[in-house]
Amino acid sequence: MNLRQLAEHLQLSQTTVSRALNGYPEVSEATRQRVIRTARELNYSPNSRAKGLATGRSMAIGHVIPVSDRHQMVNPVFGDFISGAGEVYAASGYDMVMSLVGEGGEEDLYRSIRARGNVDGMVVHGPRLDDGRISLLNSLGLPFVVHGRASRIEEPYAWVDSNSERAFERATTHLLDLGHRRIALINGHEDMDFAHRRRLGYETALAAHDVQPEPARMCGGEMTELFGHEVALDLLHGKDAPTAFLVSSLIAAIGVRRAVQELGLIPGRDVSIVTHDDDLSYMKNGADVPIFTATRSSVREAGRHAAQMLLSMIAAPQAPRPTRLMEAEFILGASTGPAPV
Amino acid sequence: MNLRQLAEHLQLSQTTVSRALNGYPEVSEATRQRVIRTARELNYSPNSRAKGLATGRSMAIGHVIPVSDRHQMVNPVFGDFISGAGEVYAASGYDMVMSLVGEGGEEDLYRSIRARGNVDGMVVHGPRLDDGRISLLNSLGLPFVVHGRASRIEEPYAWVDSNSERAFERATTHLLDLGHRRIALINGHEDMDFAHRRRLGYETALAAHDVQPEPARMCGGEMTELFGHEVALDLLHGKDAPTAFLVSSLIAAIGVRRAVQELGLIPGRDVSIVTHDDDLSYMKNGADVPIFTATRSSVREAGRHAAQMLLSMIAAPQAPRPTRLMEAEFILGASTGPAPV
DNA sequence: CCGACCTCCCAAAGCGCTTTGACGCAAACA
DNA sequence: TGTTTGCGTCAAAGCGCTTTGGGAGGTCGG
Repeated sequence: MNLRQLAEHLQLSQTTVSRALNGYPEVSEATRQRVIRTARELNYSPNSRAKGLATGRSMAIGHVIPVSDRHQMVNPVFGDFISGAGEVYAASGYDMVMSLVGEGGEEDLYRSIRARGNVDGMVVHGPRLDDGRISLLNSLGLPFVVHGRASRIEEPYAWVDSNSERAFERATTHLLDLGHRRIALINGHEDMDFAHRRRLGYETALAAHDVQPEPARMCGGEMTELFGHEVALDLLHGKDAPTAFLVSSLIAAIGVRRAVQELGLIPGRDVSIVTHDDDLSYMKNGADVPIFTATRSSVREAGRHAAQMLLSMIAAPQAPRPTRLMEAEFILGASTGPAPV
Repeated sequence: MNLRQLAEHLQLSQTTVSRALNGYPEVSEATRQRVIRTARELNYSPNSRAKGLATGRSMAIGHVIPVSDRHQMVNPVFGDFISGAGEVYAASGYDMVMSLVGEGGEEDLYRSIRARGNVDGMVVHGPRLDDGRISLLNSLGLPFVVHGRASRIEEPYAWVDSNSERAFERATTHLLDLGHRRIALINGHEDMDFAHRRRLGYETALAAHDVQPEPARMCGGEMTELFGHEVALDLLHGKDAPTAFLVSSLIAAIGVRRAVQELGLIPGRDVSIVTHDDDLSYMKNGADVPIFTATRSSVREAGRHAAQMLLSMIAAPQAPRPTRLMEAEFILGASTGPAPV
């Protein structure tokens, strides 16, 4: 069933049918209703390729997901992010198109997406400190929103981020106030911008308490349960073992907890753990009583914001690039306590 | 840069350029090379909407993701599944388009996707026991592959699934062999087909050992950490507390472990835990020594298979519907031991 | 030397939609 | 009665590509 057939069926021209369905004023209300009703009955939806070709818009948003070659892994926050974004897209009639790309292939992929014209805008995931994608995308002239920021990029771009620096400064201060001095930082890869910012927040808080940051107690890696476990075990076995851990993801924090428990220690008493919590739907940080003391910022919410910003940029391309900084909540849970004496 | 401009630039007709780029034999090798080189230099990629309109194919695969209204959650295995599938799509030049849909809206969404024609095939996620989507999609005549199966559906359809029944039968048998008789089953929602099959496997093994299945020890729900924790705590507090847990997801199993430990019990000694393990990239079941005794089946692998099957169906629409049953490995880990006496 | 046959290329139609410019017709006005 | 106005509708062009049905020019065999 296409427009021509529908028009024939209705004894109208294609123009009129098209106008009726798209809400143009040149068609009488009676005709419009008749058209809409018949279209629904015959289960007509305009072919989106043809529509896109005619309008020059594709009604789709692209998400490029970097897949690390090392671990072949998709960031676990990703599902929640797109669930937030997808909600907004669905409400506005946009599709979401996803491309995976290994390290290195990104530049070509962006160019090709741009040239093929199959999206009206993009969301950039996992920005690094000095991320070349931003100026590339700016030069391509395709609207985009970055989930996160790239610290060393000066040119304007739209982003949604949570205030990592502030969150980790507060979390560290909390541990310092509890008397902890040997605080380990288990962070994402240091070239990821969020990890960099979190470390800055951590160091700021240490400096404010005249505590010297100790490189041996700071590490970065893929935020898996295994990584948290392995690193925590190493540190706890070493000399001057930390009395507290600051962890960048709930999943890694679970690994840390496992390590702590394996050594017969009790989290919140012998060793304190604070984690960042992305508020993932399948991995909530407890119900009424939080499991971990945490800095919480919903990644689903970030997805919603990113999508809304992108759609508004598409609607008004000349407007200045929107940005949005989300503050994380600080949640007191059962995994922290005074430093053991 | 479009085809016409490229052709003008090359002093050739659009036809020749198109043929050169698409590998048709009617064009000399010299011309072809010249065209390809120039196209690359000028960064030309054919507009995919126009190409799709002309060829009648969209070079995209649709994934419809059901979002439960209750928990607003996207299944955590999803990221790994699409990472496997996306790999295959990328290698074949397909895009992946994703739509979220709340409960109830599915039928309309499928019809609309079909009518708009913006995908060449679909992957169906999260099949239920008697899933109406299958006959709907069959009637729509759009190639599709189901990730999982629908037990009560007789008509033919393509699917990829892991052998849940067999896996859970083996897992239960293992626990029975260790002397456990009060084995709790913490499963997905009972209307999900995989949960149903897993229960059957569990019951089969119990029956073979003349153990009466106890409804109070079987429950279904969203496979979150919290759910595992809550249910396990309840059961352990009740009378005739189970000595072993069989859990449908590693994430829920982590909740079970937390509950066990909260009560001062030791997993693998006081209480045994076996879990199904989807081999998620960010949540591996230990490195050399598995954390949990588990039935393991890679969901990323399933994604790869599903994508390959779908592409082959698109290439040869008349061929019979392929199916693929993956056997789960049984992994012996540290979370199981003889039943306490 | 001529017709047959390749080789290499082209013009134009068509995919299904939107959108421009125009036109028929009734009502309103002079 | 003739002219204007505005409403409702239409025919046709165009979006960027593929593909059909040739056609010019060179090569080859007889």
